[in-house]
Amino acid sequence: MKQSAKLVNLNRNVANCGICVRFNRCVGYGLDSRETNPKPEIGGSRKLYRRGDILFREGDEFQYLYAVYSGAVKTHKTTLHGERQIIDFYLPGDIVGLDAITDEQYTCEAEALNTTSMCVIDYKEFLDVSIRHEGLYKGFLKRLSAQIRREEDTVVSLGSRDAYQRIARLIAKLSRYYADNGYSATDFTLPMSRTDIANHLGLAVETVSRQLGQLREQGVIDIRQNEVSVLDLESLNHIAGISRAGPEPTKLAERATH
Amino acid sequence: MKQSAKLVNLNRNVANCGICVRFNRCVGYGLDSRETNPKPEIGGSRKLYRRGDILFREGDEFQYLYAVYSGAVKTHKTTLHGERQIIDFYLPGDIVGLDAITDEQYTCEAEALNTTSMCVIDYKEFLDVSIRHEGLYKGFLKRLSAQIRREEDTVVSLGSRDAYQRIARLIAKLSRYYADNGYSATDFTLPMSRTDIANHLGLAVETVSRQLGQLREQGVIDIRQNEVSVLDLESLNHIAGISRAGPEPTKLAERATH
DNA sequence: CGCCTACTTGATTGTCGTCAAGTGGCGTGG
DNA sequence: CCACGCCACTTGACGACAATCAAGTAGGCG
Repeated sequence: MKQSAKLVNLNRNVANCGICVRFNRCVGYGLDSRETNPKPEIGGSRKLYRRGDILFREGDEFQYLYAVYSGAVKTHKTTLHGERQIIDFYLPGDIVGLDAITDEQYTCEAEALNTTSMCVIDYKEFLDVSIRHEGLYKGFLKRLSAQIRREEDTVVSLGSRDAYQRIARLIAKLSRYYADNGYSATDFTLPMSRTDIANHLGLAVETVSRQLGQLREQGVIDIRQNEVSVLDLESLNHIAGISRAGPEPTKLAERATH
Repeated sequence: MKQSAKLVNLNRNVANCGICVRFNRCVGYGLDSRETNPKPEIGGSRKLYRRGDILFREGDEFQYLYAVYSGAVKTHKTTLHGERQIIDFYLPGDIVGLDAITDEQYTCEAEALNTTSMCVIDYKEFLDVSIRHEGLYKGFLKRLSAQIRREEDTVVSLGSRDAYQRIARLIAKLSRYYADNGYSATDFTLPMSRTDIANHLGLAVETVSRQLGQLREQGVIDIRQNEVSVLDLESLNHIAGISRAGPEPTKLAERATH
């Protein structure tokens, strides 16, 4: 587990969020281009993390928001029994650390899943700017609200006791994310390991493996290593319970009889 | 299931949040009294709901935030398979509807668990006021952040596969809430039914009943109907994994051998 | 008093976790 | 270039814990 202190020496440069192509999906969430005039001057520094690098730890004092520019991040909490629970996975456009605003303390540990480029934003500076930009303020509220919505969806996922459904839902969410961000909804790379998925969904690794196999056997997806191909998006969404379309209920029944 | 439209006729009066005793734990979350000068003029109307009354439904257009003044509320989502998942329970001081800000649409259904007094706050009006009150703005951001934190804790709860632990955690959280709000940490009323608990935690009602029985047998709590007495708060917190104190591991082992 | 709902308790089934062995990709080093 | 070892993942056998099915109890309310 590498120390984040070492990272200061990695390529560090100043980013101006106002001119960033991702602005409207990042700190300027929900704003259209008109609302961004005059351009807010949010200065973030860009940092590069490698697989396993820690952004911050539980108990660290809150200072920065971390916007994922490329790559992926996971956050997890540790119970006093020493068990870890992965809370969420963050992909480009997502902001890590919003949960630390409330008491100015990180209560998760954030770790890069692979080579990841992050925009590090000083929260106090951002706050000052946002006060002078009504649009930015409103957008930031929406971003926070969206994060609540995300966690709620996670709660729904974990609420269903069917492992098959949980896995399907995760894949479906990823597909949805990629589609929304201009990538292929059907072909993408799983940024996290089976172990991470298992932990996040409250399942054993073996179960994850088996259920992914099940999805493959059913012709819903193809998966080799971490490369996913969604062969039947409607079925996938149907199994996940997040779309009206899908196979006949009989298909689910067949699976059950096995 | 009663219609919320009927409720307009119930005692409706105007509340001035600025002078409300709960202000600093509600819309003025995280502010101390100095910061509330000049007092913000947030006009909420007070409404009374009865058990089973619906505040809003999935898909309704977002307009109001609902601050619980007394009583309790649950929110739930419905999957396309028709299964319901209870997302969260809201107690006095909590605000319902923060997740609807992002796209101005409610995606949960909110329902009163018992006789509940709510402050209904027009979001757009609140937004206007908050822009002119820096403290209010910052406090509101903290409130949103705190809600994210809450949902994260729920994710942790649902992540553990042990039913015993999930139940313990719920009770412990309630105890914590009551303690933080000036009530007894050891004697309180469960505002929700066993069925609701089961649904929220992803368990069967019977399991909830048995695990509560288990907690009783272990001498951790006493519970008759919905009246809870925490007999051993340290053990409870230990089982829940949210405190350092607790019984020796042997006590857990004993339970396991049974 | 009797019905209804919420909850409890018991017996059985089934899903998923655990234990165990095996496969395959990948980087290292000879 | 290949051998090796490591790690992530897969697959199989078995067992445990919670779901389900079923019956029974206890309040709450007409």
